[in-house]
Amino acid sequence: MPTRSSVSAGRTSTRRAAPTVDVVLLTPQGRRLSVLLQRVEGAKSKERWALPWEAMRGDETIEESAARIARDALGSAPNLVEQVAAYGDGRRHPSSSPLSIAFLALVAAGAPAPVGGATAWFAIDDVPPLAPRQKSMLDGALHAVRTRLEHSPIAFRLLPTTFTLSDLQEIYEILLGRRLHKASFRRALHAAWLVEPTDEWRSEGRGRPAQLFRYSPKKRRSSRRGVRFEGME
Amino acid sequence: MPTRSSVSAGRTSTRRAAPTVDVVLLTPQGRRLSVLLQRVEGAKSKERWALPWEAMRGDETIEESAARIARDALGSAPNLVEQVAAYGDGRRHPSSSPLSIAFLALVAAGAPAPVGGATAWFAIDDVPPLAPRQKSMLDGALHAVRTRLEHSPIAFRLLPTTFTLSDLQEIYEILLGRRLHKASFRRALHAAWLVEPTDEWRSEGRGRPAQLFRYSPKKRRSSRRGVRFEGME
DNA sequence: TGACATTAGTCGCATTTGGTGACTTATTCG
DNA sequence: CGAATAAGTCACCAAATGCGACTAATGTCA
Repeated sequence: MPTRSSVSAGRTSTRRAAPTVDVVLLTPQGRRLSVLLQRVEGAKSKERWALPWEAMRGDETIEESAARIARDALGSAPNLVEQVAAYGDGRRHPSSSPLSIAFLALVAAGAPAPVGGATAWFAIDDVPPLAPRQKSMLDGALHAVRTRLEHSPIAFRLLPTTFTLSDLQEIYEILLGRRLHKASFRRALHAAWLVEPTDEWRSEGRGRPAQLFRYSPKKRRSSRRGVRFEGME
Repeated sequence: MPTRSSVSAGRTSTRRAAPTVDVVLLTPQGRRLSVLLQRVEGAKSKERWALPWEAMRGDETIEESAARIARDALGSAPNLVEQVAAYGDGRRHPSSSPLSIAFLALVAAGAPAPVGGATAWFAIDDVPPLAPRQKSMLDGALHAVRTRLEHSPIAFRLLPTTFTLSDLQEIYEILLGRRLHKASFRRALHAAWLVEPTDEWRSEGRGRPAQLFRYSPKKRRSSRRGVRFEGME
């Protein structure tokens, strides 16, 4: 059997397009999530919109590329950038590259309006047709947000350093795409020791003023659970 | 601002090594998980072992590449192959490529002994030093197994079509790396309607014979839960 | 044969977690 | 003042979970 080095030395000279880095930029708009798309000019294809993407470069890590692509498309830096996955099935992509790495970027509400007519926000359940590979990336990014929300404090990245619990709950509702019960949300939140009250209160006009909190995760509660079998088909 | 096509048309002629596809092959051995490594010959570097990998090809999807690389390293097809993530930070890799896609492959217990001296199984908490990027991939693959176990029936892929509930629990314990309580495990399993009893029983020598079950997921129980805040730092 | 070891499988209870409606509190508006 | 509005809390019930102890069926060995 060949040794490792002979098996994998393959630096074949196949000239192929470099992988692309594609970014799914998401922001809360109204009470829904929206995704940033760019208009594709030129080609006669039916798809007129695409996720921001760019061919991979040699002088950056892919995370740096993703952050830069997001910043360029948006005009300012997003609040969070995380990898979703690599997409290298045969599906079609605006590029000729066989491989794309999808990133997820979250932007706080009230993001600056997209620059010019080449860029626009689309509500998540009303996106125009995309190249199949980019459609997969969008679906994957949404799925990633919703599952990571449970184990990672990404929701807090969409809020200022101090915020009300209603603000926080609203972010969760938008990211999850469903309503949550107020009392249950707060009970779980306090049990997790993730937030700490400040001595400030915010009055939004009508209604009782809300106390401001800050993200301040305490201690570690490694809960050593049993197994769960959820939604397996 | 430049339009989409002018922004991303970049098909720069930078000649760079193709991305690699790396496979983390895992199998239950004894009561632990082991990972398959290949001996690296030649170079004077201190790392003598590596995950199986190969440069990406133009004639396959990355999933196909991963399955083939796993099959070549193992001598037979693994029971499951799934993507973990792309690794494109600057860390060192046996190749000169800046980008690697990591895959996870699971192999049923009793896998054929690795072929020759170039390949060996290592208990996962006793792996030799690896290139930093491959070490990250191994960690990522283990984390992926443990989190996907909850939402995906990957454990069943490591068992024959009929199996005892003790067999199944043992697989879960090995993959999770911790013991589970028998009664709780069975209660949760039955509540999820994932298995169906057959009319066969297996006697392992001593002890009461065990009923054989088959994987047969029924219905869907979309449980509409609230939020959970788990293990956020 | 009968005590014992071994493994499978179940039960019941205490505790925790989670869903939910209704309640109290504090504020603005008219 | 009273209605409207939003924040924050409570109490109750249901479901899920942890866990020890029990029963059941088999082989082993004196």
